[in-house]
Order: sequence, then structure tokens, then C-alpha cells
Amino acid sequence: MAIPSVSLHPPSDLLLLQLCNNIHEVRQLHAKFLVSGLINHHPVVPRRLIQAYVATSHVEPAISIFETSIHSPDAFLYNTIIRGLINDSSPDRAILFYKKLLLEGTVIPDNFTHTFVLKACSHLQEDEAVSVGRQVHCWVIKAGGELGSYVHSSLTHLYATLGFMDEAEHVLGESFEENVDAVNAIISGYCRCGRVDEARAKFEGMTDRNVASWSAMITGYTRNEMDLEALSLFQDMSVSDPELIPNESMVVSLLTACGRLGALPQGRWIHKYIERAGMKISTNVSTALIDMYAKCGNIQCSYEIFQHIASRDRDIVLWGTIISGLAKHGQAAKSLELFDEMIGHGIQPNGVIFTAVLSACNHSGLIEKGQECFNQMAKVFRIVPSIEHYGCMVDMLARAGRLAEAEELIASMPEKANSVIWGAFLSSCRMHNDVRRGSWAFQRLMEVEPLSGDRWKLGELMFGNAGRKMEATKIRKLMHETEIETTVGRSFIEVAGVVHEFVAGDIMHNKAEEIYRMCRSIHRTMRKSFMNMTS
DNA sequence: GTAGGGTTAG
Repeated sequence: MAIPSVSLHPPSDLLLLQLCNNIHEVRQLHAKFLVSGLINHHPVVPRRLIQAYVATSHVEPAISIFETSIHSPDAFLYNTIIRGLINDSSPDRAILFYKKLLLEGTVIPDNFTHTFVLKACSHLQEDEAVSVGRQVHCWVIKAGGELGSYVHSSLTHLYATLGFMDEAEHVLGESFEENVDAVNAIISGYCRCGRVDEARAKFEGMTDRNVASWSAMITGYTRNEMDLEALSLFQDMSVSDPELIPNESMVVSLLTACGRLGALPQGRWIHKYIERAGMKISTNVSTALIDMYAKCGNIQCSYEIFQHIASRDRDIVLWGTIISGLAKHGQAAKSLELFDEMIGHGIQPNGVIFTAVLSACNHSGLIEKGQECFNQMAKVFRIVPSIEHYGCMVDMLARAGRLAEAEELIASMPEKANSVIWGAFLSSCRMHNDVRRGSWAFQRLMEVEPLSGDRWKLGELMFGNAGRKMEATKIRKLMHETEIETTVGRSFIEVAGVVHEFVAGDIMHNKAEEIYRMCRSIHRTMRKSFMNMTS
């Protein structure tokens, strides 16, 4: 059979192929090439088809063309397939293709191959990732510094992410010029394993820093709960390089820090800052803002932000943040309403969402609703209740004096109850004067957490209240002899720039009356401005 | 002709 004459000239369909932006068009042209036989007779056709399929996120047909119509693939084609598999979230298959390339030995992997392969590694099991990483490392050494800075920083990043800091440092040393991205990866690697000082030393030693360098260090501080350091480094950045615009992860980290510190003014300032800088406020940033405002006590503001986000941009973490924020602020009804709304939008709740929902029920004493949710969780949504969920339920039932049911629930748990559960149960036993169950709980608590003074104290109070002086005295004596310490619940409140401290149960504070009055007035003002905002 | 960095809800 004669080769169609068109094969002598690049057919116009080949040009069309490059313009395709959906799979149907690619399929149509593919069919035409099959019919005309061009697919096996024009060398460029299968290449272009592979590229077109990968570009429209369909890697399977690309692979089958690769295997049937390509007889001597080059690095570019391997790269295309490997990249397609990574985008298709099949990193293990991407690695298989890399191994095939190495095995056949006719193609030399280039910078792109290495970069893609290293990216695939970060999604693999640790041992497999290290093993492939080492293979790439061999190529880096063989190339003697000729490999691009992308490969160097990707390899450094892989080792650093896996916590292989010595190897990461070693690769860094193999690059000729200073590789900012690689140093950034090292900074974040050190922070990831808690070696913050070493990270800071690397950061200080850099001659050239980019936004990612500052971001890696700031994010590293927040990761290690060094929230003040994070905010202070951000201040350093604004001073030393006012032109630098923070990236998204930096903003999220800063807001996390503000939330944990309860630093509302700083949080607000960052909010204004990102608005002024014209940064796009992604779902992640919105989530961090909502979380920050909720943790700083301004749930109205959280809710306001939440409502301005289009439903299609609301992911499960965003829903979780506002649901648990409302729950913590005692607004159970609103929290449950949003939970239903979320399900109405077709988002499947997960365990974290249910913890928030159950804690909302718990804090508002909605026991029947709580039980309904707890049952629904397993039966409708197929979520296995975790120890936190059991904890919520036990606390809820026990608080309400339904100690027998709480006890039953503890017995039905698949794993052993922890100190949180026994502690909650014990404190309810004390509250409801059930010394029989209480002493049982106290014994279990002493098994799982013998070293907490607060637990001993709780036991002492329970026995004391119930008139069991002997046990109470015995515990008191033991605490005295072992010098075990109890902690004090404290809370802080800032009024007009002055921080006041309260000890739990303490109403003797010399400014108490005044602060209560001011709080009421602030609350009224906040309500008013909230009404203005929403109307 | 192909190329990221990190984060958030209990």
C-alpha cells in the first residue's frame, strides 16, 4: 500500500493539533491520523499526539502511543510522559518510566528529566524516594557541576524534605555558585525537624535572599510555635527590603502566629497590608484570616469574611474553620446551620468537622443533637469515630449527669481511654457527687497519667466533697510528699492596651469590676458595628 | 519545546 502523498508535507492537521484545547478535538485528529495511516508514517505525528494528550491531561492514550508508535524515544518524549504522569498523580508510574529510560541506556536524561523525577519522589514512600534521589545524585556527581541549578535545588529540596540534612548540605556544596533556592530548601528542612537555630544560621549567612528565603524562615518559626519570632522577622523584612511583597505561605504563617498569640491588632494590620498590596486573597488566605479573627475573639469578622467567599471557593478546611470558630464562641446554632449548609453544597464532612460539630453541641448542652451527629457520623458518612469524638461525647453525657451512659460509651470504645477522657469523666463525677464511679475513674486516670498534680487535686476535691475525708487526706499527703505541682488556669484580657491577668475562679482582681464594665461596653460597640457591616 | 518553594480546621 502506498504511503499517502500528504506525508511528504506536514499536514495542516498537525498544526491544528497544537491548537487543540480539549480532549475531543485531540481524539478526532487522532482518528484521522489512524485512518490515513500517517500515525506510523510521519515521524512527527505520534510526538505531537503525545504532547496534545498530555496537554489536555490525558496521559493514558499518550502512553499507548508512546509504546506502540515510538521506536526510538528521546529525552523530551520521556519527559513529556513523566510530567503527564506526575500531573495525573501517578508518581510511582512516572518513576517506572524513569527506570525504563535508565535500563534501555540509549537515552541520556537531561535537566528536565531529573527535575520531574525529583518532583515525583516527593510523593513517594520515604525509602523509595531516597533510593531514586540517590540515583539522580549519581548523575549530578557524574555531570560535575554542569547540571542546572534547578536540579541542584530540587535534589536539595528532596533530601531536606525527607530530613536527610547531611545529604542536602552535601548536594549544596556540589554546586559552583550560590543557589538561593537550594539554601531556602535547607532552611525549611532544618525548621521541619526542629533545628531552628541552624536554619537561622543559614539564613544569616546568605548573601542574596529572595521572598522564599524570608518565607521559609518565617514559616519555620510558626511551625515550631515560635510565633513572636515569626512576627519579628517579618518586621525585619519590611525594614530591610520594603519592596518585597510577601507570598501566600508567609501571609498564612503570619496570620497563624497572630491567632495563636491572640494578637488582634497585628492580625488586622496584616489583613490591611495584604489588601493594600493588592495580593489576591486565595481560599487559603481567607481560611487563615477567618481562623485568626476567631482565635482573637472577633468571630463577627470571621463570619463576615466567610460570607464574602463564593460557595465554589469554599473547601472543607474553610468550612471547618468557621464551624469550629462559631462552636468555640458558643454559637452552636449557627455552627450547626453551617454544617448543614456545607453538606447541602455536596461537601463530604470528615472527622475534624465532626469534632467541631460535637464540641458545639457539647458547649451548648445539645445532647440529643450531639448523639444524632455522633450516630450519623458512622452510619451515613462512614467515618470511624476517633478518640477525640468519644471524648466529646463522654464529656457531653457526663456533664449532663448521665454518668451511666458515659461509662457505657467508654467501655464500648475500640481503643483504651486516654487521660482527657478519664479527666472529663472524673470532673463530672465530682460535679454530680458520684464517688463510686469517680473513684473508679480516678484509679484509671492514675494509670494513664500518674504525674499530673491537677488530676490528683481533682481526686482530692471529689473525695473531700463527698465526705470521704480519709481518701482526700491521703491524696493531699501524697501530693505534699512527692511535691507534685498543680497548674493554675490563667486568662489574659487586654483593655485599652493594658494586659490584665485573671486566675481561674479569681474574682478578687482589683480591677475586676472595671474590666467587666468595659467588656460589656466593648461588646455593645462590637455588636453595633457588626450590624452596620451586615446591613 | 518541558521547570517548584509552603500553609490552613479539633
